[in-house]
Amino acid sequence: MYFQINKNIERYVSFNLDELKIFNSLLEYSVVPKKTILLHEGEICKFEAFVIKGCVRKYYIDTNGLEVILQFAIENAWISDISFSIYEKNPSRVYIETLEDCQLFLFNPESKEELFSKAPKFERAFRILMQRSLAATQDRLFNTISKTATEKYVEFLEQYPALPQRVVQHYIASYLGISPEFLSKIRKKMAK
Amino acid sequence: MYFQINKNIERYVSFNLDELKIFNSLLEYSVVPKKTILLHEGEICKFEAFVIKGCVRKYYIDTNGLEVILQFAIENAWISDISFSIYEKNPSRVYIETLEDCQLFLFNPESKEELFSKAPKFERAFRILMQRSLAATQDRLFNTISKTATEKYVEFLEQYPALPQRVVQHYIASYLGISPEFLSKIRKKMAK
DNA sequence: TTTATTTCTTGTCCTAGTTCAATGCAATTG
DNA sequence: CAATTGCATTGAACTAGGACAAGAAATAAA
Repeated sequence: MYFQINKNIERYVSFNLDELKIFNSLLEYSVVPKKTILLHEGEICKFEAFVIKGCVRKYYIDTNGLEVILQFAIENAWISDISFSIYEKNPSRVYIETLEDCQLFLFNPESKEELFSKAPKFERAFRILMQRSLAATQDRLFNTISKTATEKYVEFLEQYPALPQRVVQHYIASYLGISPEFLSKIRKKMAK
Repeated sequence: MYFQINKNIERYVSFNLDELKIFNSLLEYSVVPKKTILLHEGEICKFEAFVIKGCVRKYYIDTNGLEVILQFAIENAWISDISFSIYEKNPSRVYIETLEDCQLFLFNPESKEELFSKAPKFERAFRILMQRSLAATQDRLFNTISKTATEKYVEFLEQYPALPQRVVQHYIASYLGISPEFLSKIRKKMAK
């Protein structure tokens, strides 16, 4: 049960069995049906979620009432609104919602503090996780500014080859920052 | 000399005098003339820079050879390509360049490790700094996707009211992800 | 299996923003 | 101070992508 998350956390820092045991004891296992909103706009995000099985999206609603998807998280990915919420205690501007029935590990700030005090090496692992998420966001900004809609879609397919079979198409358009109609037209053109 | 950086690092975590002394002893003070490239694409970024005085930009060159500015840093801001370079030892895709004569503190990864081992509380402060930079990047992504060019420019003016007097206008266009001509037209319309 | 609901596609028209000159202006440089 | 270079402005023509509407397909519900 803990195999996936331990493998994930050990990607950049190694831990011994005792350390992993502490880590695992602080995780909350949770089964969540699809279309459950884990975080509403205006709430304070009190968790970081690791996806064991399923698919989750993070999105905000823009000034025109349009949903914009910031992140998809599938198996072995972390998702949270850490940047705004956790340490600064600001209400979040985003929603986090399951798209499929999910098995998750939830990790809350108190547990995180406890982990860091009992096994400080985890500070480093979580700092690296955050750096990776910063890198991913910067990369996405890069693409959003510099690439055409078609290029963005092609890159998306490379990065998430399994997602088109798992989520509806207009969510992908929303992630890419283009209209669903235009994505449809891109696909038509690419099919040739 | 250390007043500004100490005030900055204490924004979210407080330190005693001994801790600050250790921190300050590990910083490298550096005076850099304008138009100096501190980091080239392809290099590994071996510093985090804190701006005491001056103005710095971080940018990449897109596939059409066009410069896109990711960040401006003025007094009391940090700038680095931490996300890609420092811990993962990947070559950077960005350039970091001074736009004015600058006074900087440079902080390198070895010093950072030393700091963390001598005064572990700094781990937390730097984790929060990184979260803030993640939040800022996410915010920028948000704006880039959801706002019109005019809205982006107005927000930019609110966030960096002093910058238009300090950097050439097409750099601002490059930051906003629009063409310099269009920014000029926006300004004309706004002047009315 | 029939109905209802959601999603995807396609076409037409429209607009925000780009590209490409051309011109004037400010700022360096010799 | 003249000359060169870089920068901002303006206009005209163009294009990527959006908005709207209507139909077709697929999914879910009953």
